[in-house]
Amino acid sequence: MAEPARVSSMADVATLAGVSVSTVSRALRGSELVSPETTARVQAAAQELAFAVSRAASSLATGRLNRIAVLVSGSLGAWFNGTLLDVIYGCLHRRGYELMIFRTFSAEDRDEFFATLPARRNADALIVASLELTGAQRQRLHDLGMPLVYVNQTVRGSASVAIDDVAGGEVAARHLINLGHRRLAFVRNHPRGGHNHSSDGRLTGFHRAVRAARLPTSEQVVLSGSGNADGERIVGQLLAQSELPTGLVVESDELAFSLLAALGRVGLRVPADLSVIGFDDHAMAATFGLSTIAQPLDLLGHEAAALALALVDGERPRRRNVTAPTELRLRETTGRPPEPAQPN
Amino acid sequence: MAEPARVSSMADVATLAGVSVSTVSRALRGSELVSPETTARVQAAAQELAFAVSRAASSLATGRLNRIAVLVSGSLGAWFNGTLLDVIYGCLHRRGYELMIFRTFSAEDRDEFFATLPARRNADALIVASLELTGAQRQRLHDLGMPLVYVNQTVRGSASVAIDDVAGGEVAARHLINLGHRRLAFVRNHPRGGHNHSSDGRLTGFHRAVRAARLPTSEQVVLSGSGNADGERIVGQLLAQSELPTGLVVESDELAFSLLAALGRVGLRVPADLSVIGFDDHAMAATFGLSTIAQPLDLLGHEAAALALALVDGERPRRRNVTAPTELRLRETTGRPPEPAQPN
DNA sequence: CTGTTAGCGCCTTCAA
DNA sequence: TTGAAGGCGCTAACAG
Repeated sequence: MAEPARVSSMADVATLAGVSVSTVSRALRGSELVSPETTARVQAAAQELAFAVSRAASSLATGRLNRIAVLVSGSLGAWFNGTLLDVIYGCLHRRGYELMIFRTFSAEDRDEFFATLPARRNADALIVASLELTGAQRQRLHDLGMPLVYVNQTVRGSASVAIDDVAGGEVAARHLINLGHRRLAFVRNHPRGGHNHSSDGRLTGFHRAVRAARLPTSEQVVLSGSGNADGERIVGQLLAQSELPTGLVVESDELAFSLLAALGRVGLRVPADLSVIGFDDHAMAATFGLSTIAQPLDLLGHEAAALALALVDGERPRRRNVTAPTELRLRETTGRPPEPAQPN
Repeated sequence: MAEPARVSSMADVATLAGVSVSTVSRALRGSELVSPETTARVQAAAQELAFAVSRAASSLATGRLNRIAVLVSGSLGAWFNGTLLDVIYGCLHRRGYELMIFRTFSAEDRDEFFATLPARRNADALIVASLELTGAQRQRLHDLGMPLVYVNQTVRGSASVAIDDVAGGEVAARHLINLGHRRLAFVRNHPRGGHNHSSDGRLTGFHRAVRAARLPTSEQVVLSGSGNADGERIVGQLLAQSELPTGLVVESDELAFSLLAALGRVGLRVPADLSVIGFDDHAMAATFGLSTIAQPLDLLGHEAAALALALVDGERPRRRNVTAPTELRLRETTGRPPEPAQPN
C-alpha cells in the first residue's frame, strides 16, 4: 500500500463538524445529551468522510467487545454448523453484536484452543456448539470467567440449550414399531475416534422403544459406518444379516442420504422393502422425501444467542437450561413393513 | 456478573514475572531481543494467569486488525457460503488472522452494509463473495481504501478469483451433445429479483455449445424456477413442452437435486429417459451420483485468502485476477439419449 | 448541552 | 537486553 490513504477518525469528523470529539462520540451513538442540530451536523460530517467507528478503540475504552464467540467442531460448511451459525449471526447482528468463529477439526485444534484461549478477552461470551469436551476442558472454559452457553450438551452450572436425543431416538423407533415393523436396525457413525453424546442418546432412545414394545432384542441390530458417506458399507452389513431388518433408524440425515443412495444401487426399494428414518431434518430431507426427526436449529440458535446476550448484560435468565423439542416429520421413506408382521 | 472477576492483563503478567510490560509484550511475541530465561519466565507467568492478549488493544496500538472480513449473500449454511468460509477460515487461522463475517440476505441488508460500512477500520481487507453489486456499490467498496478481493466476480482494477462460468456451461452442454442429445434444456433459477452473473454465464456457455453444434435453436429451451427447491414447477414446464428435451443442464446442483426428486415422482427415469447434469459439485452430488461441473471451492478460497493477505502485507501479487478451472465430473445421471439421435 | 481530561491495554520509539 | 514514556481512537467522568 504505497499511500496509506489515512482513513478518517472521530477527530476528523469533529474538525469538519466544528465540535469536540466527545460530542461526535455522543452524537454518533444517539445520545440524548446532544442537540438535534449538532447531531445532524455530526452525522453529515461522518457521512461525508465515510467514517466508521473503530470497534477496537471503542472496545478498549468501554471494556465491551460487542462480540460473541462460537466454538464449533467440524467444517463451517457442515449442515449443522452452517445453519446454527446463520441463526446466531442473525440474532447477534440485530443486537449490534459481531460473531466470531472458532473452528476445531482435530484433537490438536482443540488443544490449541485450550492452550491459547483465544476467546478470552476477545469476546463477551462463548457459545460452545455440539462439541465433546473432557472434564478438564469444561473446567477450563468455566474458569475463563466469561459467560458460557452450551448447545446440545448439558453441563452442570452452565447455561445450555439442547434437544432431547433420547426422546427423539425413541420416537423414531416407536413410529416404525407402530407401523408394524418388528426387526429394526439403528445405524450410526463412528467418526474420528471418540464418543458422540448425540449419537449415544439417540441409540439409547432406540433401545428404550424396542424394550417397551417387547420386541426380541436379538433381532434388533446396530450397524455402523465411519463417516457420513459410508452408506455402501452399511448396506453391506445389512445384507450380511441372516434376516433383513425392515426398519432403519439412522443417526443423522446425512448418513441416511448416503444409505438411501446405496440401497437404491443394490435395488432395495424404500419404503416398499425397507423403511428409513433419519434425524435432524437437514435442508435436503424435504427435497428427497426423507422421513426424519426434526431438530429445531432455529430455536437452538435463538435461545443460545439470547442466553449469551442476557448473561453478558448481567441478567439472570429464568431458564438457564433450555430443552428444545424434536418432532417426527413423516415423509416418503417410511411405511408399513413388506410382509405382515408375524406374531412371535 | 456479580464479581467482575478481573481478567489479567500484561501488567499482571509483568508483575508476576518481575519484568516490565514492554518485556512481556516482546517476550510473548517471540522477540529475539529478550533473553531466553526472561522469555521463559514471562511465558510461565502468562500460563499461570491464563493470560490472553487483548486483540483490541493490540490492534489499536499497531493499526493492524489481523482480521479479514468476508461479505456473503444468503445463508451462512448455504453450501457455497459454508464451504468457502470454511476454506478461508483455515487459511486465515493458519496465518494468525481472524475471520469476520458480514451476511446480506436482502437489498435492505446490502443497503445497510453500504450505509454503515462496518468493515471499514474493522478489518484489514475485505473479500466479497458471489454478490451481485451495482456500479455505485463497487465504487464505494473501492473508495473504502482497503484491500479488496472479489470471488466469482471480476471487477476492473480489483483483485479477483473466479471460475469461468461460460466455459463450464459450455462443457456441460457439449458433453450431452457428444452423447447424442439433440434437444436440450437449460434450467435456471430466478431468485429474489435481480441478475445472477454466474447463472447468466452458464447459460451463455450453454448457447455457445448449442450453436457450435448447429442444433436447431428452436428446440433448445430455457426453464426457470424461483428457488432451489422448485423442481416440481420445472418438471411442470418440462412436461408442457411439445417434445421432451432429453438432456437438462441445470444451473446448480441444489436445483438439480430438487429436479431429480421431482422427476422421480412423475416416473421419469434418469438417465434412461432424461439426462441431468448439475453445476458446482455440491457435497451431496457424489452421494446421489449426480453428474456435474465441479467448481474448485478449495482453490477459490485459498486464492482469495492468499490474495487478501498479500495485499494486506503490501505485496503486489503477480496474478491479481485468478481464473480457476471447472471440471466435468461424470456420474450416474447422464448417458445416451433414449432414442437414437435423429439426423435433422 | 458541550468541552476538557483521563485513561482503556498494548506496542514502539528512545534511553540506559 | 531491559525499562520508561508516549500514543493509538475512543468513552466516561467532570466541569462549565
